[in-house]
Amino acid sequence: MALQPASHQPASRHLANLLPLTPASAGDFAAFDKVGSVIIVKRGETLFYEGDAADCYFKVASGAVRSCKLLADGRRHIGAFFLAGDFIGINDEESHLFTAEAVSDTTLIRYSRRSFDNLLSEQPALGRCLLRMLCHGLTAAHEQMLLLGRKTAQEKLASFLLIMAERSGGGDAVVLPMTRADIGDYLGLTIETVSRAVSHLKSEGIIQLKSANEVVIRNRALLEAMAEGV
Amino acid sequence: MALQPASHQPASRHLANLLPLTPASAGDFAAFDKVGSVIIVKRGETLFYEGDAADCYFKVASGAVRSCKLLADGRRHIGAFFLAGDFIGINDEESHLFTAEAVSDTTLIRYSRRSFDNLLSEQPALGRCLLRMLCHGLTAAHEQMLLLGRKTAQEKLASFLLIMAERSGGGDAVVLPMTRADIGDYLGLTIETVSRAVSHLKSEGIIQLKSANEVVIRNRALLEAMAEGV
DNA sequence: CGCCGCATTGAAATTAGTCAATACTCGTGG
DNA sequence: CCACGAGTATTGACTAATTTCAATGCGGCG
Repeated sequence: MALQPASHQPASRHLANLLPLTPASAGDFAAFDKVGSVIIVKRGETLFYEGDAADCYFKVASGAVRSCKLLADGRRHIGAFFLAGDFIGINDEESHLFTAEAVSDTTLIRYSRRSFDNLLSEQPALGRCLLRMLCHGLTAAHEQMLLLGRKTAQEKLASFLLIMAERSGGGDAVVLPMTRADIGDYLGLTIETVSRAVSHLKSEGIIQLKSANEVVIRNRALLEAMAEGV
Repeated sequence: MALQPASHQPASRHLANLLPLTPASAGDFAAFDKVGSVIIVKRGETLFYEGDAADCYFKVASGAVRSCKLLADGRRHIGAFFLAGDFIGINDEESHLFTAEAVSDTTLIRYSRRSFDNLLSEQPALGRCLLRMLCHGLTAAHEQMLLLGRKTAQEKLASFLLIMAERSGGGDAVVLPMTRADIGDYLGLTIETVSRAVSHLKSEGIIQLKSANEVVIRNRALLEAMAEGV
């Protein structure tokens, strides 16, 4: 699907890990904003539940949202964190495939599925943009599977910090809006293991903690090497 | 994207786990067959490497293909097994995102990316079909992330057997064309752990082994319960 | 028959998880 | 302004699951 010349790929693999659906460029989906309405969800509140009728899609304006899936006995997995600009819930199914909850107070734009689909059929370019977004999501999902299946706790955390750094502008200062529990459920670890991995990176001087959820990357090269399993 | 009335969802979650891209119905992509050429790859041979220019897409006619990613020190992860009817390598990127190798002797249809794209722009319906396929792949990837991040070895194997049973017709007899090493790398386990999980299911009478890679499901209800973490 | 690749099984080592105690942060109310 | 409390994070000690290492078994093929 070389629908358009693909945007140049990120240099190192983990940087591709933008799990949620992000338009390639900011303006790509501007047309959608006209058919959406603004909603606000407070920290911890649920946007929709797994299995709910998927009659709306959402785009994050500010804040953060997590997608959750549960096993029968309550074990939780977070499939993605959605940050400003990310689309949530876009799929071909009748019902939502995960529960979406606000990580922090969040503002979203809600689109009715009907108007979304209408717009899509009117403007073929949007369909191609959507295809690109889905491809990107699939690529990121494969990267995340490698992480979950084969990386150690240290490597998982290193990868996570680099992903978050990349998604929040690419600088060395990273704000983590989610708790350690959220990070654990995203990486397939427990709270304690996440905390120990953070402490370890800190003691090695690879990162610095401004506070529990403000991290500064001090040695990016080493962090990247760790993330790749070197 | 309710592009078309979505096909009814599978009753239980793991059945949705058709990781590779499969057309919703057999005829959906028949148009593509006219622009493809047949190629044969022997067991163990490589179809393409991660990073290769993605100028071709493939569809499996018979046999099986695995997608692999490697970490720096050689740890391997298999992202998907592609069986008859599955499309391989479709993405928006310039280069392939994984290495594709034949699990067994395999016949494929190769499409040049150019003719694939041409066909796509000529027939909008194919684009919608492709969207559905990608959504399906994304759904399956999320399910696999839950498996990799939160399921035990037993639960992983139970899920895997049910996925394979579903993909090979839905009956209780399942042929596994891949080795234990492949299964391990797909589930984020070692060969030995896979083997022990198989032995355990066998000793419980939940499955029966005709040979090392021919399994018969004897107690599907229990296997499904295990897969869901009950 | 004997070799080779793959699978199984056992025992030891390691990683991450569990349980438990303590510390930090931030907001509220005295 | 400080004390208190709830929620979150850190740290330690112990446990359990999985991996690693090692040996044996099985099946097909020259």
